[in-house]
Amino acid sequence: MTKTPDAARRSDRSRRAILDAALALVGEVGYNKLTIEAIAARAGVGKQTIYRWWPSKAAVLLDASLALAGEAETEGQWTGFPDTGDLAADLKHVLRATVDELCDEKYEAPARALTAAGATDPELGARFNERLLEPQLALYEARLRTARQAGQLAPDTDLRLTVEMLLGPLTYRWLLRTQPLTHAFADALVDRVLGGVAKVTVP
Amino acid sequence: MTKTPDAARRSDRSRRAILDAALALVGEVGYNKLTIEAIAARAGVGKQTIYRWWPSKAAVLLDASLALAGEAETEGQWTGFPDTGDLAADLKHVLRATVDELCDEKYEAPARALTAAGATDPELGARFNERLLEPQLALYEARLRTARQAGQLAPDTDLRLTVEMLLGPLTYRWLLRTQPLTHAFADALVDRVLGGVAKVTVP
Amino acid sequence: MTKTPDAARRSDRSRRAILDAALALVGEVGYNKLTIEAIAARAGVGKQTIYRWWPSKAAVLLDASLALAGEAETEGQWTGFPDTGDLAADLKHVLRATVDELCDEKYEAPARALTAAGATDPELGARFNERLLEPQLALYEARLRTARQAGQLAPDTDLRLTVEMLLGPLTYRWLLRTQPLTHAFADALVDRVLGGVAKVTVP
Amino acid sequence: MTKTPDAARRSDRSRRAILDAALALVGEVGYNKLTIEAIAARAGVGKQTIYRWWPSKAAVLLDASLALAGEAETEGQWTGFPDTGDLAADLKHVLRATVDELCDEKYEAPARALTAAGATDPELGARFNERLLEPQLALYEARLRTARQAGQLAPDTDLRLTVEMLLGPLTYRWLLRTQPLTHAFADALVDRVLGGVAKVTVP
DNA sequence: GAATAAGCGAGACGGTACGTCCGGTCTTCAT
DNA sequence: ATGAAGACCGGACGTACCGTCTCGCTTATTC
Repeated sequence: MTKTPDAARRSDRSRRAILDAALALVGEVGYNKLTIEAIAARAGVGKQTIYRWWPSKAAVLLDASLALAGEAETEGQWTGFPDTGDLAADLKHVLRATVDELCDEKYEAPARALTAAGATDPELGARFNERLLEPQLALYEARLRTARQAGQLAPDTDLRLTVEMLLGPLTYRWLLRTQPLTHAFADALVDRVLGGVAKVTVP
Repeated sequence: MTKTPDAARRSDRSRRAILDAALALVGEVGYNKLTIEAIAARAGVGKQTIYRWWPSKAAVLLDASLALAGEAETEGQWTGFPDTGDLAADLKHVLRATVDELCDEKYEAPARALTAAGATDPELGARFNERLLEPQLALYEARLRTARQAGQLAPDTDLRLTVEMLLGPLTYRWLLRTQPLTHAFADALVDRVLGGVAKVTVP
Repeated sequence: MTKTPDAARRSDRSRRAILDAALALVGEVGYNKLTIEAIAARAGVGKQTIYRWWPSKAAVLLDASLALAGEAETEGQWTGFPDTGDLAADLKHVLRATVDELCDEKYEAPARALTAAGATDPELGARFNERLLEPQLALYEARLRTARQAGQLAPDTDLRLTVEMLLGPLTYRWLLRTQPLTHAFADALVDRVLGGVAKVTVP
Repeated sequence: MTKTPDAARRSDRSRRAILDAALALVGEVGYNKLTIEAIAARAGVGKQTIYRWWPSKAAVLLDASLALAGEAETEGQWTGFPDTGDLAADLKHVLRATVDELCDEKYEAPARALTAAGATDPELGARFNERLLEPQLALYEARLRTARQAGQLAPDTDLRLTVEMLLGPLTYRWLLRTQPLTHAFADALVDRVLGGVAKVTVP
């Protein structure tokens, strides 16, 4: 039987302090040099208080990122995917915003850290997908579904594939730093995804 | 002045043993539990011999992967990008091969490890790009250039963008494990990249 | 400000295990081949637990010797310097016992190690003197003072010099191994110290 | 079969450089932090050149001290034990000189180092005695023998014991630093050794 | 006089131990 | 009776040296 601490008695003050410290430290020293001890010290918390509630530093960071995402939403930065009827414009709008976010130093370090950690640790990756990634993908998919219903996309369009054609190249550039990540890139990407690159349409 | 060891007197036997041990161990225990000490022990080598020639375990793994890639080439698995004249077929062929490689357990662990480490460590990432990624991308770009010259692509096609539209989604699925990575996915991806997803062509 | 660990929370079990292991190992492998790692391993203790409480292996050995001396006393081997009224006999008794102790393999290795280390490291030497040597010398001095008060020694006798005339040659033979260390030597030494060696008394 | 290098081909320049470097370094960093590598570097010599001719750093230091003692002699500091007919005066003269030498920082570090190392390592100790200590003791013994023949000492005087009664306390103070080492101490020691400390002569 | 072999400076190598840092567990004390 | 504080065992870190082992390069005989 695993000890399951009583969540009701949990100190919210400590919880917040830990998440804040984790975010701050991952930005300062990077994921690899991020240590539980440093988080505990910065948060003014005993190590055990971290180990009691999280299994690893990655898990702490995941929760911290969720909290960060929650805050961003609460601040009303965007309450859903835009739908002006113009699919290309809407996608460009969102992809530009994503570019901005990925380049915002506040988000960059934890996002890179989590993505990298998830790539290596399947279990963490699964939770990362479930909690952070999929909700985002679902928004794209919903918008595309509307477009498909509106006849802007072929009826047999693979929505999932389309979403990944948009986010894949973006993530690729961001993660691997092969080229600078710009609004122009986001625009061109949307255009080529919707229109294709071939001169003669492939069936 | 930094101590620069004399590369002429380097033991090639040790170098190989270290790279082999690193590849074997990263497959067995994963990147996070991979230790320099274990590599040294497995290779029958003093730790200092590793530290003398590489700055980090990531760097060892990069060299190991380069050696692995070198071997693969020498074994004549493919001496260049196919060019049958049928662009879609050629791309599908290569992307299917890439899918197979990414799923081959021999390559998977070090590839994930390097990609993740490079995402977090900019300097390592730069070398990873330069030595492993860019040469691969260049092959795609060359094939696409041929196609563009043959009139199969618009004259103003952004070749780089196109390459990333092919490899981005593939890498995305592989790294984040959002969906299974299959030949069918590779085929559909090539079709949609070339043809676009929109019903009506965007200008 | 140096980190001062909380002595109140110190594990006495670990402390004892470390001292025991140090004594055992110094006897087995000698001082030069004695390592902190081996002590930690033998004691079933983390290395940090040694480094937390002692600055060097010599300091560990000093504490171990103090503990050993404490045990010897507790076992009632001698609760003070004998005083039968016969100074020469008393000194011979104690010096013979000292000879026996210096030749007892249980004490020899740590005693040699500490003496040698103290000779080289002034700070350690000072603590060695203060904690182990001086208390012993004080006993001799007290007995000699009694003798002086009883008129067996000249009123202006330098007690300290006398003590060192007794222990100096003994220690010299023991440490430098110039000659075998025997009871006969101890007896002759006492006689010559008390009586002098010259045929005609020097004023 | 052990490799016996050809002594005829030995480089005297290297030999001297090594001994000088050893003496200099033992004074600077102490015996424990003295390393073969540092000696080699300081002497501008390959490590193998040291290992070829000496089995350990202690052996190097022993040779270095012998060379130092040889130089001192050559410089004519004393070509034998004085014999003015006044035994006490002669002994005081030599013991005072010994005190001065033991306090001379040029000799102190290597002398302490060798004595301490010899105390711990019996084989080294034996060679230390044979090559450095015994020749010195023999000089004392010779002078005392002359005195005994002259009737200044009892015919049955144990010369060896007497020598050790002189050098033992001196060495004791020097090595253990129990008290300052002064000319006055040397004088008092000679007086008490010759005359004894007891008020009434012990037979 | 050339050939050959030794000592030599240099330093890479397989190792061992160093002293430090941190992971994860367990205990103590204060609130 | 929770949580901060931190001691504990363990294990990897990156460094310093150990003693051995090639390397070329002087020297210095020996044929």
